Amino acid sequence: MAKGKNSTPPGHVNLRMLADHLELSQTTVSLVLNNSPSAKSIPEETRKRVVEAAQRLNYRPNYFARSLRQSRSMSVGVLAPDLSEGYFTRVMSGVVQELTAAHYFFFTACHDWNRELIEKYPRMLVERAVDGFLLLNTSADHIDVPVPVVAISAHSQVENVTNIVLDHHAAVEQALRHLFDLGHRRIAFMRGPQAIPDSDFRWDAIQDVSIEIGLRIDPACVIRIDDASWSMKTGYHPMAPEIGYKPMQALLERNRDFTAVFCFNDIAAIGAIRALKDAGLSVPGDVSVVGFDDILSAAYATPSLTTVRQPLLEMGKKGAQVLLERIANREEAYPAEITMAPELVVRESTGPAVGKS
Amino acid sequence: MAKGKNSTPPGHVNLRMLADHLELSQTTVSLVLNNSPSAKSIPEETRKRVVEAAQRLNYRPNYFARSLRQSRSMSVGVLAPDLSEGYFTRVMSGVVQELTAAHYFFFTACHDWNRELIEKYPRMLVERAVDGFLLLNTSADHIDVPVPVVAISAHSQVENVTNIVLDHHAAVEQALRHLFDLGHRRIAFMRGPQAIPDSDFRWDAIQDVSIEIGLRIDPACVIRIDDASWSMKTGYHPMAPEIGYKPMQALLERNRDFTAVFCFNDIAAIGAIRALKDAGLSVPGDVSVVGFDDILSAAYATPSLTTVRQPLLEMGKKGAQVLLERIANREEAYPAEITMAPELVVRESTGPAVGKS
DNA sequence: TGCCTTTAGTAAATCGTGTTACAACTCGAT
DNA sequence: ATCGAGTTGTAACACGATTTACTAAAGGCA
Repeated sequence: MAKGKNSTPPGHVNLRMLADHLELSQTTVSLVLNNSPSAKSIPEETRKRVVEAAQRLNYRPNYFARSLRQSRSMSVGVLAPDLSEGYFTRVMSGVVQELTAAHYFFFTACHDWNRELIEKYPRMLVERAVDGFLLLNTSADHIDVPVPVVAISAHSQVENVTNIVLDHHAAVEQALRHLFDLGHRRIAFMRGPQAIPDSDFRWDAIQDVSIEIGLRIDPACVIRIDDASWSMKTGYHPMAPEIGYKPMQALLERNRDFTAVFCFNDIAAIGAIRALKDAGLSVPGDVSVVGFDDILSAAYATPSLTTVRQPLLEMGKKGAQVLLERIANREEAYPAEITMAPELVVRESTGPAVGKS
Repeated sequence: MAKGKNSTPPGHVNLRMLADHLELSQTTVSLVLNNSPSAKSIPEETRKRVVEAAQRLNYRPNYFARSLRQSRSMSVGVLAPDLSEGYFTRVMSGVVQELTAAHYFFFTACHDWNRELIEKYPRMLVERAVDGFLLLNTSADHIDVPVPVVAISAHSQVENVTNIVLDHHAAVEQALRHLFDLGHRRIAFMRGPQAIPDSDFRWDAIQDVSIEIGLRIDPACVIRIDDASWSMKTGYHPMAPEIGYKPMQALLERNRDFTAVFCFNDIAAIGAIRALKDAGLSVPGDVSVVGFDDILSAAYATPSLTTVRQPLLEMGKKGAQVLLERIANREEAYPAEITMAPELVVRESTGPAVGKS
């Protein structure tokens, strides 16, 4: 009970104190606690003593010292455009589950589509020695880091990047065939903002599928969500249904000759429905509306939303799994792309096409 | 151009290399780069040489070495129940703005109301030497850490904690007076789940204000959102309007003698509206509905939602500001509570009370 | 006994930075 | 010539864990 020179300060006990206390060297203690292979010669007896003392004195290895030595941090960086509600939250729920199980923490950084930030944040996080990156809805094209990268919902064919993508062809096919079967021939499209990697990719799928099922796309029925309305810089917010309200309003002013509209996501669809109602049209009586994502509110909107479900939670889980795997064995081959399956959820916002010739 | 023993490996240049290159000691370089007070004797000439070389060789001090030495990390921990969409996202938008401006990053941890995790995560993050904690919707009662703590929307009177709270009395007063003025006398209440700190606090305010304005609360008209339906453990999700749908359904089964309902938040209100409609009641024709928070979808719901706006973004900003301030001057006095002002937003979901006696 | 292997450990270097204590050198004043 | 006071720096240690290289003793075997 004599207080030595290094009597435990209430807060913290380090390796040296623990070793002194045990009357062993730091080396031995460290080897035992880390289950190092070179510790095989240490007898069970001693081993037990060490582990018990560490437990009893509540020894916690210093995170920085350890990371400095091993140059790995047990944390990853997550880079997303924003903390938008529909997408980010769902994907991250999956990510969190996997990372937590593996004792990993994560830093979040939001670039808000600012090119400068997209390049700066990864650099800053590399300085903090994150072991890998998870990109959400963000192209890896301009990101150059010395650690594994997994991009969810992006499509850059770049060295070092694994993409987790939805099977857009299947997704679009399900949605359009559903509308087609209901008799819809004049379908409007609300494309996603340019900044989002999925936007063009999905549009390509729409064009392909239209040809396959014999549907003509009228350019006068195609509108696009503005990049600006998606960004927080302008005071807007990607979660505000306003992103869908305004484009629909604009479309209605110049053209009402359509019986259905396929929206880029559920939020936009909710805004579009509101615009249709404000213009005196009923959903699905006059116009059917299909969304994308199947966010949690989709089932509770009025009318409830027919939509293509993205398995966002699973995409997050898968992304995190692949990243952790790649971190664990840095040298091994890794997949360049992993495809996930969509699923059409039919609810109240779609119905038979009205017969206006 | 001769490659010395320590020729720059493409990745990284450290202090020793930089010093060698400059033919100065590490000490000198370090002192200059950190603007240390003891460097006042170093001539401008040398100083400039050092700074320029650091710039040119792209010298980045090693984060771990620096943190090990100074034992601070330039990062904070954020502890929240979940990544729920309405609340978390809005508050964090504000938090991110402030932290980023101060060159701080943050770890996020989700406890999902699990008591064990609520105590474990802070410990783990303290090991990672976070400089402070931000609690969202989480009581600080069982959290004991050696760094500053700021709790947003919590009310624990604990040493070391600053609470950022809404003025609930004012919030409730605005909402109830609005209903009262519309002629409502029989008002139902949907209380928040027990786990959330604000729930009881707001309920107290409701009782106080009711007495003040002469409103009688009928216990038969009071329902409560279930803790379980709020938690992700059960497969539910705090963002699903289901949290409000079910309680309202339950209430309607036993009692329809009310003309308005005041819901714990907007999500629940949207679910409640759906339940009312499914039961054949119109909103606001038969029943008026008031929400809380003013999330982004509130304006686009059908009918759009009358609600009490919480300045969530500002609460996040304020919380982060206070935390950073407290981190910067650890010894100084700090406020125990900071109150923010709510604002009633009147939209379509409330109207005059129907005259059923 | 002499040689080799196994057992049970230890001393010291390393990671990269920050900081304290001190050394050499110049210059002017006494 | 010598004392003191700046000026311009440096050597060496601290932070705390990991890891390499090494030692000292015990046991096995010819």
